[in-house]
Amino acid sequence: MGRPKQFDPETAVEQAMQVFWRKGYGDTTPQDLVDALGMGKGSLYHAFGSKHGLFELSLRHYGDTQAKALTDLLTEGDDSVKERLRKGLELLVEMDLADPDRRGCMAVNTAAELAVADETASTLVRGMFARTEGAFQALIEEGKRSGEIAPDRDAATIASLLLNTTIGLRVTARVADGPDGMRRTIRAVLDLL
Amino acid sequence: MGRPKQFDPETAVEQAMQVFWRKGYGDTTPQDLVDALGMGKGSLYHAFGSKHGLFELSLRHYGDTQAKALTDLLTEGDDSVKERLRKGLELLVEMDLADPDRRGCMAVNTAAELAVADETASTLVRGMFARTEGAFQALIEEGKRSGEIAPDRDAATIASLLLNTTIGLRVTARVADGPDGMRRTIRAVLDLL
DNA sequence: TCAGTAGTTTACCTATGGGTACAAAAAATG
DNA sequence: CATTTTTTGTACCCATAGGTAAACTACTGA
Repeated sequence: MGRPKQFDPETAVEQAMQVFWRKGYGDTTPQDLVDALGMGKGSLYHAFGSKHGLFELSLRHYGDTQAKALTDLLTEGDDSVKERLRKGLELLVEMDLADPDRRGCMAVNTAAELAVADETASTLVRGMFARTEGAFQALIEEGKRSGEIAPDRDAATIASLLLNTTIGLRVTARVADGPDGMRRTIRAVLDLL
Repeated sequence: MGRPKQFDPETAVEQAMQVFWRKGYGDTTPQDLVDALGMGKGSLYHAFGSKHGLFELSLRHYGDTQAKALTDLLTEGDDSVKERLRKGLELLVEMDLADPDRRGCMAVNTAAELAVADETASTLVRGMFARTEGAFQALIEEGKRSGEIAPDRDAATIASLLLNTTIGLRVTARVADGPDGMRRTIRAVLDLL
């Protein structure tokens, strides 16, 4: 009933996510969103309520797509655990550095930009971090089962190290002037497993 | 000659730094600065030229004070190298979590907020990261000399791991709901040395 | 003491941020 | 069709961002 929307809500959120990812929350203006989504401002506010509401949807969407991409990357393929880990981290770094906008990770950027000032955003970010950490932990456990990783290592501890490493790499990707430092970081952490 | 300033420029920059650190660049308004520095807006712009100019001074000041504090922490005391490292990282986490504003690290936050969009800021951040990495490297080398760390380990590689770990911790400190995860991260990285 | 110099105050300015209000338009229902 | 429901476009709104202009004030050296 009623007039049907002229835009696809999922597409719109995806487009909004791209803008927020590139510019951050504070630096994104209603005009930026209007331009990116190709709809009138009235329409936009009617559909999404507020800039913050749309940001929240965008951040959720980011978690559902990008964060998932990492966990998929770690899970699929028949390489060994360490090899998947190495490939996953290196691909991440390559992608981050190849991006001309150097957007890094939207969850990390959101943590740095909003944090305490935006409890909703923080909660979403914590959730994404936890999910990634869980994926790392599962991977380490798989490595222990396959005998690739010593059985006395604590998977949760290693997972927190890997999550932290990833976060660090994605911040670094925003300002690094080359891949060398980050490659060394990856090597360092993998050597220690 | 001319009328003497009614404010101490260093104090003013310190106060501006506090504001930028807490709120980030984009979310800091001229009014915030006027309130914090206790001077008129005209005066402020006369003295510092622009918001961005004052930010640059603030970021430099941050590097000269806070970043230095970390390297001092790692250098002083007669604990063993690993012990200084452990104490240093744990103190960092404690301080970050004890801060009600959860400001984390201004350099890290700046990387996440501005990055490519602000070449000046990025350069300053890179410099601070490099300085911290250098301090870690010196520490590792000291550990190798004292026999505490195996001589076949590459100090630069370990230093990049430690820098990256620190960056990750300081992002996490912005959103973490407790110290547990971060403590595990520290344990994980130290166990591996 | 008075010219020159630098800092301060107050007033002002334009553009934009982040919306809201309202009417017109386009469907679904009966 | 007429009605109802939803979407859309246009117009409008106020506060603030980020700064500038001009007058005023306090010092210095000659």
